[in-house]
Amino acid sequence: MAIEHAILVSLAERSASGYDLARRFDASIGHFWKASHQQIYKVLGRMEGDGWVASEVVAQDGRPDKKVYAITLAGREELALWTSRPTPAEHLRSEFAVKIRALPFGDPAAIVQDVHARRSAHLDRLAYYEQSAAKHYPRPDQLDDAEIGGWLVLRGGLLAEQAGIAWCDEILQRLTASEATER
Amino acid sequence: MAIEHAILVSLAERSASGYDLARRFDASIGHFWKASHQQIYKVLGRMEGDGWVASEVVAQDGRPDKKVYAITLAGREELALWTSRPTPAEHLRSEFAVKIRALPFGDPAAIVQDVHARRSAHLDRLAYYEQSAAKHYPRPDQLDDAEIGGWLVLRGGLLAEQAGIAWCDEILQRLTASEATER
DNA sequence: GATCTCATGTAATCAGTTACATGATTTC
DNA sequence: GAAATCATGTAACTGATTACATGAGATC
Repeated sequence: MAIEHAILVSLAERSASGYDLARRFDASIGHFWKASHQQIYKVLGRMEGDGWVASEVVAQDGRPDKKVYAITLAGREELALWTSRPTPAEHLRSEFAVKIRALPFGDPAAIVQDVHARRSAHLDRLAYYEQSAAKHYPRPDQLDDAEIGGWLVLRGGLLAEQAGIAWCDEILQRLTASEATER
Repeated sequence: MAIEHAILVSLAERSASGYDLARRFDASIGHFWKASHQQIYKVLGRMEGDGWVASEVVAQDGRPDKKVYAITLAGREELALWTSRPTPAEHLRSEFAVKIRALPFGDPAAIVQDVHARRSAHLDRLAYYEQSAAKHYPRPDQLDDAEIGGWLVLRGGLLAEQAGIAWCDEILQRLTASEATER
């Protein structure tokens, strides 16, 4: 895919302007697919040309006009078709992992700092996911069909952050242990 | 960064030809940073221009000549400098997550198949990491400085795969449970 | 008066993928 | 005879990032 299907999903959930989408890609859906507003506007134009979305200019008072995009029938068909195609294997690409591997050739103190920073970023996102879950899915054992996708993605994010924290802890344990021994 | 530092790390561990590097980026280091041979050759040329690596043509019998690249002093300095700079925040980009969120708008049966495929890919990589760990680090409690980076990265891969499997299991539990209820 | 939010874009550049290209040797 | 391995590249294209651009109204 690319960003197109992420936009289709977001618009299927609720119509939005490019600006609204940019904010969504900064928060919720953006936790697993980032996109800048420039990219979003460009792709929306292309998608409208393909007939996947349709726009309507909405006037507002005290604010600039906005172009609200809605998914079309053709867009829904494309989205359904896309879900029916197998997802190509995705491999992680982690600069952090490369840096950990570079430990014997680098600056251990700086790397330890980096691990701390990463750990706290994981903690922040974990807290965000937990709050999000509590707010949007107070009864996870009674989800309806429309909610299940969002809930499961949140769960995935949660598990990933927890694993990330566990990894940071292992790294710090190793690195600070060897430090203590050296002295 | 980009791929440059991954190549520097790999060459710091051991000098190699572009072809060798391409194979490494297909296996070990490639589990957290993928690169094609075309890309590697292109970047190696640029890096040689920058003085980070130096090449030497080695003749072989019964095989084509190869250009063996070694990291230079300037390359080691750049590598050390890079480790001392903070790693920019990296956000996951997961087509799979987008697809899970698309559940209410897509083909649940196809998505379930996809989850199964992903789960088995996770299992394969987990097995690979476990074998790798047993082979290269039989005594994880007695690692020397040169080994610590590789070991910790393996641990990260392991934890990530385990989390991935746990996520797939949760998804499958949800989706096959609701399927059973529907009938 | 300065900064933030709302709102939408264009242009240039860079990183990465896909397609194309070649050629010898070894294995099935 | 066909396919796989070893070995190195160029060219075209696509996807994504960064820089640049504008302008009104709201808040501090």
